[in-house]
Amino acid sequence: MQTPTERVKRPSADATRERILAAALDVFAERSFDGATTRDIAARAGVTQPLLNYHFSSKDELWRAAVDGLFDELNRSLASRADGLRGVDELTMSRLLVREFIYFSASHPQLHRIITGECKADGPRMDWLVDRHVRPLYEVTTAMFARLVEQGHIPAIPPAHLYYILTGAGPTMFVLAPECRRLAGIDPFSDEVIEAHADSVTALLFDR
Amino acid sequence: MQTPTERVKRPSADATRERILAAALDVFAERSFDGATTRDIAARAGVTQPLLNYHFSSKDELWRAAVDGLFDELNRSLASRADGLRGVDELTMSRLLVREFIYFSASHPQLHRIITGECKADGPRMDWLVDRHVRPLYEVTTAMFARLVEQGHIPAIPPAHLYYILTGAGPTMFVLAPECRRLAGIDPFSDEVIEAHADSVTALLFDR
DNA sequence: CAAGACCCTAATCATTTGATTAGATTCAGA
DNA sequence: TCTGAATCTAATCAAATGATTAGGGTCTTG
Repeated sequence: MQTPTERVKRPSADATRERILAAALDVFAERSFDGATTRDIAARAGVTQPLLNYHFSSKDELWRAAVDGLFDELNRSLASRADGLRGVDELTMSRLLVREFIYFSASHPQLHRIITGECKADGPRMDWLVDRHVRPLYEVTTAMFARLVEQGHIPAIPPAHLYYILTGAGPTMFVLAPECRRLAGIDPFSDEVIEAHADSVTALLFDR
Repeated sequence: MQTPTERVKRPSADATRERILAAALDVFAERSFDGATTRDIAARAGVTQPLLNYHFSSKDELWRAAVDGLFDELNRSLASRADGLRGVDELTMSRLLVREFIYFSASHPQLHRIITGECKADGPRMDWLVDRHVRPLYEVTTAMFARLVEQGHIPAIPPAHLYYILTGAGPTMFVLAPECRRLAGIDPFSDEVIEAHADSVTALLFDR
C-alpha cells in the first residue's frame, strides 16, 4: 500500500518535464532570468505555456530545477573522471580534471552563462546558487590548487585567484562563441578548437 | 548666424543626459538588456521615465549610447597608457597593457558583463557591438600576442586562444564579485586584491 | 467498466513594460 | 519684458508577461 499523499506519475509526464527542463536551461542561459519568457520556454519544449505552471509551481522553481539538473551533470562528469583516475599522481589528476572541466564548459556553455547572469543581478537566486552548488566546487578546487602550489607544481598564486583564472579562461571562449565565430572565424565547439583550448589553458597553468 | 536645424542645447540637458547614461550602463550591466527596465534606469538617474525617450529615441538607442561611452573610456585608458610607454620594449609594454586592462576590468566590470550578456542573446546588438567596438580591440590584441609568441616571450598558444584566456581570466573575478565575496571572503575591488590579480594573470602569461 | 486522479489546453486576469501625448516650466535672445 | 524653443513631468496606451481558472481528454485501478 502507498501513502495517501503519494502521486502516481505517468511516464509521459516525466518525459515532458525533461523537455521543459532542457528548454528552460537553454532559454535561461541565453536571456537570463528576467529576459526569459515562459512562453518562449514552452514553445521550445513544444507545449503550452500554462503547462509550466502545472509541472513547476512558478518560473522561479522551474529555474531552480533546471539549474539543479545542470550541476548534477557537472558533478557526475567530474566525479566519474576522478573515479577512473584513482591512484594517479596528483599533478596528472589535476591536469585531467581541468581538461574535463573545459570539455564540460564546451558541451554545456549554459553553466557559466547562468552563473554570470545571476551573479550580476546579485539577488536571492545567486545566494541559492552559491550556497547549494558553487561553494562545494570552490572548496575542492581551491584545496587542489593549494596542494599543487605547495608541491611547487604551479606558480605561487593564491588559490582564490587561480579559481577565477580557471573559471574565466576555461569557459569564456565558449560563452562568447558567437563573438568568437565572427572575430576569429573559428567554431569554438569543433573538436579541434576544444582540444586546442584545453591544451592552451593546461599549458599556461601547469607547464613551466 | 546658425543653420535652421541646429538645436541650442542647455548645459542642464547635457548633465542629465550623462546621469541617464551612467545609470543605464549600471542597469544594463546588472540585468542585461531585456531585464533592464527604463523605469529602473530613470529612478537611478533621478528623473522620470518618459525623459529617457526625450533624450534618446528608444531603449535600444540608449543602450548604444551607454556602450559607446564605456568603450570610449576603455580605448582612452589603453591609448594613454601606451602613449606614456613609447620606446619601451614590447614585452614590458605588453605586460603593462595587460595590467591596464585588468585595472579597467576592475573599475568597470560593466564591460565584460555587457559583452557576455549580449553575446548570449546573439542578436543584432551583438553584431553592432562586435563590428563597432570589439573587433578593433581583438585585432590589436591578437597581433600583440602573435609577436610575443614569435619572439618566444610567451608559450606557443594560438593568439585567438590567448585572447579568450585573457578576456576570461582578467575580468571574471570582478564580474563574479558578489560570488567571490561570499566564497573567498575577500573584496575583489580592494586595491590589494586587484594588484594580486594583475600579478597572478601576468605571471601566468609572461613568467616562464 | 466506471470512477477518479493525472496530464494537458484554451481563455483570461492583473501587472509590468516601452512608448506616446499633452501640457507645465525654464531659459535664451530679441 | 516677451516670445518661443528647450527641458521635463503627469497621465495614459497597447503589448507582453507570469499566473490562474475551468474544463477536456487519458490512463490507472478497484
